[in-house]
Amino acid sequence: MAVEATAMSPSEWEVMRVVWSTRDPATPNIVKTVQQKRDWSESTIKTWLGRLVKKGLLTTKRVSHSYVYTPTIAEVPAMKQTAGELFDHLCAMKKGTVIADLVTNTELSRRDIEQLQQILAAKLPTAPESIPCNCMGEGACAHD
Amino acid sequence: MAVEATAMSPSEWEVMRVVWSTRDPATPNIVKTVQQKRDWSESTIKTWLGRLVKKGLLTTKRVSHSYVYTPTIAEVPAMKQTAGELFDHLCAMKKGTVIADLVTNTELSRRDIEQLQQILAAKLPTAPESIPCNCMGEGACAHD
DNA sequence: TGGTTTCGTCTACATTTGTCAACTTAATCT
DNA sequence: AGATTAAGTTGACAAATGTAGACGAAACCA
Repeated sequence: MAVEATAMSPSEWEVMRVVWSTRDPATPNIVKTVQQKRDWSESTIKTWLGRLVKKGLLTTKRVSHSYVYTPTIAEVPAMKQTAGELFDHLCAMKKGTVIADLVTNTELSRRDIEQLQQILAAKLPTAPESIPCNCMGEGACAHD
Repeated sequence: MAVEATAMSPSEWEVMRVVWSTRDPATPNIVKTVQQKRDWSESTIKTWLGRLVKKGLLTTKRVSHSYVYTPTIAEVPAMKQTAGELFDHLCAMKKGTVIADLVTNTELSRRDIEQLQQILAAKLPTAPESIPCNCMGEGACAHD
Protein backbone atom coordinates (compact mmCIF):
# COMPACT_ATOMS: atom_id res chain seq x y z
CA MET A 1 0.00 0.00 0.00
CA ALA A 2 2.99 2.25 0.41
CA VAL A 3 3.39 4.52 -2.59
CA GLU A 4 7.09 4.73 -1.76
CA ALA A 5 9.17 7.85 -2.08
CA THR A 6 7.10 10.74 -3.29
CA ALA A 7 9.33 12.88 -1.15
CA MET A 8 9.87 16.13 -2.98
CA SER A 9 11.99 19.00 -1.82
CA PRO A 10 10.36 22.44 -1.70
CA SER A 11 11.98 23.37 -4.99
CA GLU A 12 10.70 20.26 -6.62
CA TRP A 13 7.19 21.04 -5.43
CA GLU A 14 7.40 24.43 -7.00
CA VAL A 15 8.20 22.92 -10.35
CA MET A 16 5.69 20.11 -10.07
CA ARG A 17 2.99 22.57 -9.24
CA VAL A 18 3.53 24.33 -12.50
CA VAL A 19 3.59 21.13 -14.46
CA TRP A 20 0.38 20.06 -12.79
CA SER A 21 -1.43 23.26 -13.42
CA THR A 22 -0.27 24.48 -16.77
CA ARG A 23 -1.97 23.82 -20.03
CA ASP A 24 1.32 23.90 -21.88
CA PRO A 25 3.77 21.59 -20.09
CA ALA A 26 6.67 22.15 -22.45
CA THR A 27 10.04 23.30 -21.16
CA PRO A 28 9.87 26.89 -22.41
CA ASN A 29 6.53 27.56 -20.83
CA ILE A 30 7.34 25.75 -17.61
CA VAL A 31 10.49 27.79 -17.25
CA LYS A 32 8.65 31.00 -17.91
CA THR A 33 5.86 30.16 -15.51
CA VAL A 34 8.12 29.08 -12.67
CA GLN A 35 10.04 32.30 -13.08
CA GLN A 36 6.88 34.26 -12.47
CA LYS A 37 7.11 33.06 -8.89
CA ARG A 38 10.73 32.29 -8.23
CA ASP A 39 13.81 34.07 -9.28
CA TRP A 40 15.59 31.06 -10.69
CA SER A 41 17.74 30.89 -13.75
CA GLU A 42 16.60 28.86 -16.70
CA SER A 43 19.38 26.41 -15.96
CA THR A 44 18.20 25.81 -12.45
CA ILE A 45 14.69 25.02 -13.54
CA LYS A 46 15.92 22.67 -16.20
CA THR A 47 18.05 20.92 -13.62
CA TRP A 48 15.03 20.29 -11.47
CA LEU A 49 13.01 19.07 -14.40
CA GLY A 50 15.77 16.63 -15.17
CA ARG A 51 15.97 15.42 -11.60
CA LEU A 52 12.23 14.98 -11.41
CA VAL A 53 12.36 12.85 -14.52
CA LYS A 54 15.18 10.82 -13.04
CA LYS A 55 13.14 10.35 -9.88
CA GLY A 56 10.25 9.12 -11.95
CA LEU A 57 7.88 11.90 -11.00
CA LEU A 58 7.79 13.26 -14.53
CA THR A 59 7.87 11.68 -17.94
CA THR A 60 8.96 13.38 -21.12
CA LYS A 61 7.90 13.18 -24.68
CA ARG A 62 9.81 15.04 -27.32
CA VAL A 63 7.67 17.40 -29.33
CA SER A 64 9.46 19.10 -32.20
CA HIS A 65 12.66 20.27 -30.64
CA SER A 66 11.54 20.66 -27.06
CA TYR A 67 10.10 18.44 -24.33
CA VAL A 68 6.66 18.09 -22.92
CA TYR A 69 6.42 16.84 -19.36
CA THR A 70 3.74 14.67 -17.85
CA PRO A 71 3.47 13.98 -14.13
CA THR A 72 3.34 10.34 -13.11
CA ILE A 73 1.52 11.25 -9.93
CA ALA A 74 -1.56 13.41 -9.71
CA GLU A 75 -1.45 16.49 -7.59
CA VAL A 76 -4.01 15.65 -4.94
CA PRO A 77 -2.66 12.18 -4.16
CA ALA A 78 0.82 13.63 -3.90
CA MET A 79 -0.39 16.30 -1.54
CA LYS A 80 -2.27 13.81 0.58
CA GLN A 81 0.72 11.61 0.87
CA THR A 82 3.04 14.42 1.81
CA ALA A 83 0.65 15.75 4.38
CA GLY A 84 0.23 12.26 5.76
CA GLU A 85 3.97 11.79 6.04
CA LEU A 86 4.30 15.04 7.90
CA PHE A 87 1.64 13.97 10.36
CA ASP A 88 3.30 10.65 10.86
CA HIS A 89 6.05 12.24 12.79
CA LEU A 90 3.90 14.33 15.03
CA CYS A 91 2.83 13.23 18.47
CA ALA A 92 -0.54 11.52 18.03
CA MET A 93 -1.95 13.32 20.99
CA LYS A 94 -1.47 16.68 19.39
CA LYS A 95 -2.59 16.04 15.86
CA GLY A 96 -6.07 17.28 16.57
CA THR A 97 -4.75 20.64 17.63
CA VAL A 98 -2.67 20.97 14.52
CA ILE A 99 -5.59 20.08 12.30
CA ALA A 100 -7.71 22.61 14.13
CA ASP A 101 -5.09 25.22 13.43
CA LEU A 102 -4.99 24.27 9.78
CA VAL A 103 -8.74 24.43 9.49
CA THR A 104 -8.78 27.81 11.16
CA ASN A 105 -6.17 29.27 8.88
CA THR A 106 -7.20 27.75 5.58
CA GLU A 107 -9.75 29.25 3.27
CA LEU A 108 -12.42 26.64 2.74
CA SER A 109 -15.41 26.66 0.47
CA ARG A 110 -18.88 25.94 1.74
CA ARG A 111 -18.60 22.60 0.03
CA ASP A 112 -15.31 21.76 1.79
CA ILE A 113 -16.78 22.67 5.13
CA GLU A 114 -19.85 20.59 4.63
CA GLN A 115 -17.81 17.62 3.67
CA LEU A 116 -15.62 18.02 6.71
CA GLN A 117 -18.69 18.24 8.89
CA GLN A 118 -19.96 15.04 7.47
CA ILE A 119 -16.70 13.22 8.08
CA LEU A 120 -16.57 14.48 11.63
CA ALA A 121 -20.14 13.58 12.38
CA ALA A 122 -19.43 10.08 11.20
CA LYS A 123 -16.36 9.78 13.38
CA LEU A 124 -17.81 11.20 16.54
CA PRO A 125 -19.83 8.17 17.69
CA THR A 126 -16.82 5.92 17.83
CA ALA A 127 -14.25 8.50 18.81
CA PRO A 128 -12.15 7.68 21.87
CA GLU A 129 -12.20 9.86 24.91
CA SER A 130 -8.57 10.71 24.36
CA ILE A 131 -5.64 9.85 22.16
CA PRO A 132 -2.55 8.71 23.99
CA CYS A 133 0.79 10.26 23.28
CA ASN A 134 2.84 7.99 21.07
CA CYS A 135 6.19 9.59 21.64
CA MET A 136 8.88 7.26 22.87
CA GLY A 137 10.31 7.63 26.32
CA GLU A 138 8.64 7.69 29.70
CA GLY A 139 5.45 9.17 28.39
CA ALA A 140 6.29 12.50 29.88
CA CYS A 141 4.45 14.05 27.02
CA ALA A 142 1.48 14.49 29.26
CA HIS A 143 0.19 17.91 28.52
CA ASP A 144 -3.33 18.59 27.42
CA MET B 1 5.60 38.27 11.85
CA ALA B 2 7.62 35.57 10.17
CA VAL B 3 9.03 33.17 12.72
CA GLU B 4 11.82 32.48 10.27
CA ALA B 5 13.40 29.13 9.68
CA THR B 6 11.91 26.47 11.90
CA ALA B 7 12.58 24.15 9.01
CA MET B 8 13.71 20.86 10.44
CA SER B 9 14.73 17.82 8.49
CA PRO B 10 13.01 14.53 9.32
CA SER B 11 15.96 13.44 11.41
CA GLU B 12 15.93 16.65 13.33
CA TRP B 13 12.26 16.18 14.08
CA GLU B 14 12.96 12.78 15.47
CA VAL B 15 15.45 14.18 17.90
CA MET B 16 13.35 17.20 18.81
CA ARG B 17 10.43 14.98 19.53
CA VAL B 18 12.40 13.16 22.15
CA VAL B 19 13.67 16.32 23.71
CA TRP B 20 10.16 17.68 23.83
CA SER B 21 8.67 14.62 25.40
CA THR B 22 11.25 13.30 27.76
CA ARG B 23 11.48 14.08 31.39
CA ASP B 24 15.24 13.71 31.35
CA PRO B 25 16.64 15.82 28.51
CA ALA B 26 20.28 15.02 29.10
CA THR B 27 22.45 13.57 26.35
CA PRO B 28 22.65 10.03 27.67
CA ASN B 29 18.92 9.65 27.99
CA ILE B 30 18.14 11.39 24.73
CA VAL B 31 20.52 9.10 22.92
CA LYS B 32 19.03 6.05 24.54
CA THR B 33 15.48 7.13 23.80
CA VAL B 34 16.07 8.04 20.19
CA GLN B 35 17.69 4.67 19.72
CA GLN B 36 14.50 2.99 20.82
CA LYS B 37 13.00 4.19 17.56
CA ARG B 38 15.86 4.67 15.16
CA ASP B 39 18.89 2.58 14.63
CA TRP B 40 21.37 5.40 14.82
CA SER B 41 24.76 5.40 16.41
CA GLU B 42 25.41 7.48 19.44
CA SER B 43 27.62 9.68 17.31
CA THR B 44 24.89 10.41 14.86
CA ILE B 45 22.48 11.51 17.52
CA LYS B 46 25.07 13.72 19.12
CA THR B 47 25.74 15.30 15.76
CA TRP B 48 22.09 16.19 15.39
CA LEU B 49 21.92 17.58 18.88
CA GLY B 50 24.89 19.76 18.09
CA ARG B 51 23.36 20.97 14.85
CA LEU B 52 20.08 21.73 16.53
CA VAL B 53 21.91 23.83 19.08
CA LYS B 54 23.76 25.63 16.31
CA LYS B 55 20.46 26.29 14.57
CA GLY B 56 19.10 27.75 17.76
CA LEU B 57 16.36 25.19 18.24
CA LEU B 58 17.95 23.83 21.38
CA THR B 59 19.86 25.37 24.24
CA THR B 60 22.28 23.57 26.50
CA LYS B 61 23.19 23.79 30.09
CA ARG B 62 26.00 21.77 31.50
CA VAL B 63 25.00 19.58 34.39
CA SER B 64 27.84 17.71 36.04
CA HIS B 65 29.70 16.21 33.14
CA SER B 66 26.91 16.01 30.63
CA TYR B 67 24.51 18.36 28.89
CA VAL B 68 20.85 19.04 29.37
CA TYR B 69 18.94 20.33 26.38
CA THR B 70 16.04 22.73 26.32
CA PRO B 71 13.97 23.47 23.21
CA THR B 72 13.62 27.11 22.28
CA ILE B 73 10.37 26.36 20.48
CA ALA B 74 7.45 24.44 21.89
CA GLU B 75 6.23 21.39 20.11
CA VAL B 76 2.75 22.45 19.09
CA PRO B 77 3.77 25.81 17.64
CA ALA B 78 6.53 24.10 15.71
CA MET B 79 4.10 21.56 14.34
CA LYS B 80 1.61 24.22 13.40
CA GLN B 81 4.20 26.19 11.60
CA THR B 82 5.52 23.24 9.70
CA ALA B 83 2.06 22.13 8.69
CA GLY B 84 1.27 25.66 7.63
CA GLU B 85 4.39 25.86 5.53
CA LEU B 86 3.50 22.64 3.79
CA PHE B 87 0.05 23.95 3.01
CA ASP B 88 1.47 27.15 1.69
CA HIS B 89 2.76 25.41 -1.35
CA LEU B 90 -0.39 23.54 -2.17
CA CYS B 91 -2.94 24.81 -4.60
CA ALA B 92 -5.52 26.72 -2.56
CA MET B 93 -8.35 25.10 -4.39
CA LYS B 94 -7.36 21.67 -3.20
CA LYS B 95 -6.51 22.30 0.43
CA GLY B 96 -9.96 21.34 1.56
CA THR B 97 -9.60 17.91 0.04
CA VAL B 98 -6.27 17.35 1.69
CA ILE B 99 -7.60 18.40 5.06
CA ALA B 100 -10.52 16.06 4.59
CA ASP B 101 -8.09 13.26 3.93
CA LEU B 102 -6.10 14.14 7.01
CA VAL B 103 -9.20 14.23 9.16
CA THR B 104 -10.30 10.90 7.80
CA ASN B 105 -7.00 9.21 8.49
CA THR B 106 -6.14 10.73 11.82
CA GLU B 107 -7.29 9.38 15.13
CA LEU B 108 -9.14 12.15 16.87
CA SER B 109 -10.59 12.30 20.35
CA ARG B 110 -14.18 13.27 20.96
CA ARG B 111 -12.89 16.55 22.22
CA ASP B 112 -10.85 17.19 19.06
CA ILE B 113 -13.85 16.44 16.90
CA GLU B 114 -16.11 18.72 18.83
CA GLN B 115 -13.66 21.53 18.59
CA LEU B 116 -13.32 21.04 14.88
CA GLN B 117 -17.07 21.06 14.51
CA GLN B 118 -17.25 24.31 16.33
CA ILE B 119 -14.63 25.92 14.15
CA LEU B 120 -16.36 24.72 11.03
CA ALA B 121 -19.77 25.86 12.16
CA ALA B 122 -18.34 29.29 12.75
CA LYS B 123 -16.74 29.42 9.33
CA LEU B 124 -19.67 28.17 7.35
CA PRO B 125 -21.79 31.34 7.31
CA THR B 126 -19.11 33.39 5.64
CA ALA B 127 -17.56 30.66 3.54
CA PRO B 128 -17.21 31.41 -0.15
CA GLU B 129 -18.92 29.28 -2.72
CA SER B 130 -15.56 28.20 -4.05
CA ILE B 131 -11.88 28.84 -3.60
CA PRO B 132 -10.03 29.82 -6.74
CA CYS B 133 -6.90 28.04 -7.79
CA ASN B 134 -3.87 30.11 -6.90
CA CYS B 135 -1.36 28.31 -9.04
CA MET B 136 0.57 30.48 -11.44
CA GLY B 137 0.08 30.12 -15.12
CA GLU B 138 -3.02 30.31 -17.22
CA GLY B 139 -5.25 29.00 -14.49
CA ALA B 140 -5.52 25.67 -16.20
CA CYS B 141 -5.86 24.16 -12.78
CA ALA B 142 -9.58 24.06 -13.28
CA HIS B 143 -10.62 20.70 -12.00
CA ASP B 144 -13.18 20.23 -9.32
C1' DT C 1 23.24 30.24 -46.36
C1' DG C 2 25.10 32.35 -42.42
C1' DG C 3 23.92 34.63 -38.10
C1' DT C 4 20.95 34.60 -34.15
C1' DT C 5 17.86 32.71 -31.01
C1' DT C 6 16.17 28.76 -28.48
C1' DC C 7 16.61 24.45 -26.51
C1' DG C 8 18.90 20.63 -24.53
C1' DT C 9 23.05 18.42 -22.27
C1' DC C 10 27.02 18.42 -19.31
C1' DT C 11 29.71 19.90 -15.69
C1' DA C 12 30.44 22.24 -11.49
C1' DC C 13 30.16 23.78 -6.87
C1' DA C 14 28.57 25.27 -2.27
C1' DT C 15 25.33 23.71 1.46
C1' DT C 16 22.61 20.73 3.95
C1' DT C 17 21.43 16.21 5.44
C1' DG C 18 22.51 11.69 6.99
C1' DT C 19 25.94 8.73 9.27
C1' DC C 20 30.03 7.68 11.75
C1' DA C 21 34.53 6.55 13.82
C1' DA C 22 38.43 8.18 16.36
C1' DC C 23 40.33 10.87 19.89
C1' DT C 24 40.12 13.29 24.40
C1' DT C 25 38.75 14.08 28.88
C1' DA C 26 36.42 13.63 33.04
C1' DA C 27 34.34 10.32 36.30
C1' DT C 28 34.45 5.79 38.69
C1' DC C 29 35.60 1.54 40.40
C1' DT C 30 38.91 -1.53 42.71
C1' DA D 1 46.69 5.29 41.53
C1' DG D 2 45.70 2.59 37.48
C1' DA D 3 42.15 0.65 34.65
C1' DT D 4 37.71 1.18 32.88
C1' DT D 5 33.68 3.85 31.56
C1' DA D 6 30.94 7.29 29.98
C1' DA D 7 30.77 11.94 27.94
C1' DG D 8 32.08 15.30 24.90
C1' DT D 9 34.83 17.01 20.69
C1' DT D 10 36.69 16.65 15.96
C1' DG D 11 36.94 15.48 11.52
C1' DA D 12 35.13 12.99 7.59
C1' DC D 13 32.48 11.56 3.84
C1' DA D 14 28.70 10.38 0.67
C1' DA D 15 24.24 11.76 -1.04
C1' DA D 16 20.74 15.21 -1.77
C1' DT D 17 19.56 19.99 -2.56
C1' DG D 18 20.03 24.51 -4.45
C1' DT D 19 22.06 27.29 -8.24
C1' DA D 20 24.12 28.07 -12.45
C1' DG D 21 27.44 28.71 -16.42
C1' DA D 22 29.32 26.70 -20.72
C1' DC D 23 28.80 24.39 -24.84
C1' DG D 24 26.41 22.28 -28.79
C1' DA D 25 22.67 21.51 -31.93
C1' DA D 26 18.41 22.51 -34.03
C1' DA D 27 15.25 26.12 -35.73
C1' DC D 28 14.40 30.48 -37.68
C1' DC D 29 15.16 34.81 -39.91
C1' DA D 30 17.25 37.91 -43.33
